[in-house]
Amino acid sequence: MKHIHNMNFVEELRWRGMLHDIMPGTEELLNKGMASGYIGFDPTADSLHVGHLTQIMTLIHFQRAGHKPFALVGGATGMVGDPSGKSAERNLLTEEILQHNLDSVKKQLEIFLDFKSGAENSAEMVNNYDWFKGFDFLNFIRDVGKHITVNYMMAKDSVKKRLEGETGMSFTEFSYQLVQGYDFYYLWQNRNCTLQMGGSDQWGNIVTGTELIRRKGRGEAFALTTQLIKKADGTKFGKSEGGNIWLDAEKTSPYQFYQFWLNTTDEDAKSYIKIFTLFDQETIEAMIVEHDAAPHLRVIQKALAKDITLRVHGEAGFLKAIKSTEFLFGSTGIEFLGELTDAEVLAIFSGVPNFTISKAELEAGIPVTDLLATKTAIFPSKGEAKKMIAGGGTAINKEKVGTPDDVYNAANLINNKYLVVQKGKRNYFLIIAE
RNA sequence: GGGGAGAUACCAGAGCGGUCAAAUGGGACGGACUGUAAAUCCGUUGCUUCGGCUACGAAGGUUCGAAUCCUUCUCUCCCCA
Repeated sequence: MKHIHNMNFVEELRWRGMLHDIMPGTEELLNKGMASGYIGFDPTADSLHVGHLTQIMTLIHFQRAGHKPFALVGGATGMVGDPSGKSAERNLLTEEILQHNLDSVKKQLEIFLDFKSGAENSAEMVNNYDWFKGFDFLNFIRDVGKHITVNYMMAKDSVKKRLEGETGMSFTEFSYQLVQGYDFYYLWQNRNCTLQMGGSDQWGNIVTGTELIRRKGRGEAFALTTQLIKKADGTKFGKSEGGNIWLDAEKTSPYQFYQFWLNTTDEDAKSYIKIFTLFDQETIEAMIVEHDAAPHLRVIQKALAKDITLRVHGEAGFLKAIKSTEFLFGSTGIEFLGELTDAEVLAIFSGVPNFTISKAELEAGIPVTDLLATKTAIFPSKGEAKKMIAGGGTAINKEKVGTPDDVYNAANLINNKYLVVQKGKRNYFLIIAE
């Protein structure tokens, strides 16, 4: 089986602005031919979120460059808790939750990488619990702990910060880097895996691995980290009003997912299109020129949102997202809903949070604040609803709600069934009266 | 073990007997402008049946009245040993 060796992995990351740090010798290793590398994913939740996409894209590039990617799901490391970037001790997950998370994460990774083609460089999934479950404590500290000094471990940023901070750090978390380091050692020894990649916050952990390989295995292994994605204004990437943007359609609907990317600022979009899509350099440069000429068309945002939504949610998910977007933000008037069948309406609003209320109650008339805060959970409290209405931030059926005392009744229903609520400009809700 | 300082809304941080649902800044949310952008400006930021109600680490107490004073407890930080 030949590998598609038409591109240089490191160069690829470099021009895309993804590369953060790379150990000397790594490029030479990769240029010699097919190499194996891995990235670890922590099963802290039962879905990956957009923050994980950088790592996923890194593995995709790695595979496209003809190398063999391993995705390690941390069944064992997940039980310990990575202190990197954490200011306080992490809560440990129970084994059942962990197992559930692992299964979910595995399924999602299969969307992105080629695991089954049978090619020499097809991806593989490994779970470090497999090699840790039979490894008892005494043997671990004898065989692994012996090779790394505490001085070395304490010098790591992730450890140093916690030692200086107020909360302290348990022995469990302190051991984390050694556990992760052993993963690398194990994969190096058993799967000929010579490169570990990860976010820039993982550098310390990765290097503990290469160190362990050097000392215990008298071998050589390499490290490469990618930029932590931040927004241009310095705030955290991957959160929206509601919280994390998940890859799981149950947690973040394809519509919401698409909207997240579509709402990217110009500045961020230009860097994200390089990181989160596979368009080549020429295509992206052309897009940027086009965008700068007519920024209001948001060419980049649209391409970005489409590409990622397609990859994550497939054609069907993308079409749904587009349909909803066009209806909600396009020029179509709200009356258009009246021309649709129930099934069509539900399809358009499938990604929009919806609530059901009793039609009988509505016929008697319901004050807006009750409608939005009590009968539905669009607002957390009536006071909140009142304020928002007074501030002019609420609309029903695309008409601003005048005062908090307004009363809505069955006559306001569209199709004798629906109310379309907007909180702010961008947040839509559907109320169904039954 | 001894001595000192502190705990206030999402965070930081003022207030030190009534005028405190609590200054100010940040964050968050909303409005205007625009392009579902950025920047800027403006507004909101405990709940309410709009009478009130619950809130300033916890529990008691003093007082007509407490975030503010007293007692005990819990926790945090600093200094000395």
